[in-house]
Amino acid sequence: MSTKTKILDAAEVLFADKGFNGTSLREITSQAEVNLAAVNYHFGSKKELIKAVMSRYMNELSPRLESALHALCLEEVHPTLVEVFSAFLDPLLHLNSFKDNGTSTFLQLLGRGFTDNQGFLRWFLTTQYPGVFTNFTQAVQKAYPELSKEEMFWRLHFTMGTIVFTMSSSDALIDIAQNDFDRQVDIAGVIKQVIPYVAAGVAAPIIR
Amino acid sequence: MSTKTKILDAAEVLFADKGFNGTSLREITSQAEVNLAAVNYHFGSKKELIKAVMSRYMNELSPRLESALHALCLEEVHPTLVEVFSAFLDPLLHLNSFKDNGTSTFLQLLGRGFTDNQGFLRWFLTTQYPGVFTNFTQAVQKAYPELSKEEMFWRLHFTMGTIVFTMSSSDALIDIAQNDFDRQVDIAGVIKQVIPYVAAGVAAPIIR
DNA sequence: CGTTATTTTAAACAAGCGTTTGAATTAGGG
DNA sequence: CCCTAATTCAAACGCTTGTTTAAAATAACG
Repeated sequence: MSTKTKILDAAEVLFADKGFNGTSLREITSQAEVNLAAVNYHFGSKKELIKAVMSRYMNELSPRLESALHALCLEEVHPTLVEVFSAFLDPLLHLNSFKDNGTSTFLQLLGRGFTDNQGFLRWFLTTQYPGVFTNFTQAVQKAYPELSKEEMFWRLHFTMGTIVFTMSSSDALIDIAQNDFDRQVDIAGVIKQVIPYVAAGVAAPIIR
Repeated sequence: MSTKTKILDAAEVLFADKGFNGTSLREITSQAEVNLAAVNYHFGSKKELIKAVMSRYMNELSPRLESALHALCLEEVHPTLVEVFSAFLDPLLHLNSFKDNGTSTFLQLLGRGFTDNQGFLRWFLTTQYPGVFTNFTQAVQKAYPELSKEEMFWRLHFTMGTIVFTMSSSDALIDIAQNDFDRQVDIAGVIKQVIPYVAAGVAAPIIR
């Protein structure tokens, strides 16, 4: 395995677990069993490494996500919100065949990215992968046309918060759930729990 | 004003803005115009300072919140979920008379606390202020008795994610909203937008 | 006032950080 | 094989971090 890949593999796990600020290059390189200087040699800087970690996932996810949302809009004039959010399920779970625990890791990284580093990753994602956002808002627009642009803006951010926050601490939450309720839970189960929640949230009656 | 208060006032703003890990003691003490060593002298360590910042807010909030939820359960046998979440509004907004931008600052701190520091603040809050959680889950239980404990567990965490994530980046979101929609928005407006969302989310039909 | 306790101060500490350097090693193409 | 380019490596760089020290200044009190 190439040095670059070894670094990316080690970095994504540590980033997901302890955040970008909370993970040092020395932790990453010793976990990856490569020299400390390798990060700056292959990626230039820690910030570029963070982008590379996210890009590897986004390049895998975004085409599948865009085509899933696109297909839904073609085959149904009025998709339900549950259908819209369910369109995320397969592309997200595909990350598990792309990498072990890929879905969970990616969603945790996403959560970190929106809170660490005063949100530079939010900028990176919205500018580098705008297609995901536009396809998504279009699908929601078709599912719930009465929603104004402003209300949709807020509800989509609420939804992102729900997903991202839950997933960034999903390991701890799954542990608690397994102990308290004596039930086997995995990341797919959490996603299936969250879909009706966010669908109902976005579909909430408008109070004016 | 006492040195302790000057430190707390400076720390909470910086913590809310840049996170706990992202704020150094030197930033805090120079903002507060006190000596660097004052933090360790008055609080013992940075971690204890973080706890003190949170406690100052929690001690102001939690009795009002608990009594508001308690009162709601007394006066109504079957409160609606909107009523339950609306019970948070007054106690939260009261923080604005406690301190300038108190509501926004506190909610941002809460958001930071659940993602920074591998969630030690989650432990601190749940162990030091358990009454808030039990009162809240009891109120939700009365509003939606069909919900199993496990489903409630997840939906409450989804809700916390929605609130906490939104508020931790509320400044950025409010800026975007003001530019894109040419509307005056403040923290109370965001809270009023989020209440129907989370109420509908928690009330979502159960899929089994 | 004088003495004791409390608080403030400047300076230094050890440790960790991201990054850079230049030499050593490995790989590739003529 | 040889020369060149690419990669790895140990070491150090300069800087920031939280914390500690011991002296100086201030406050409290009999």
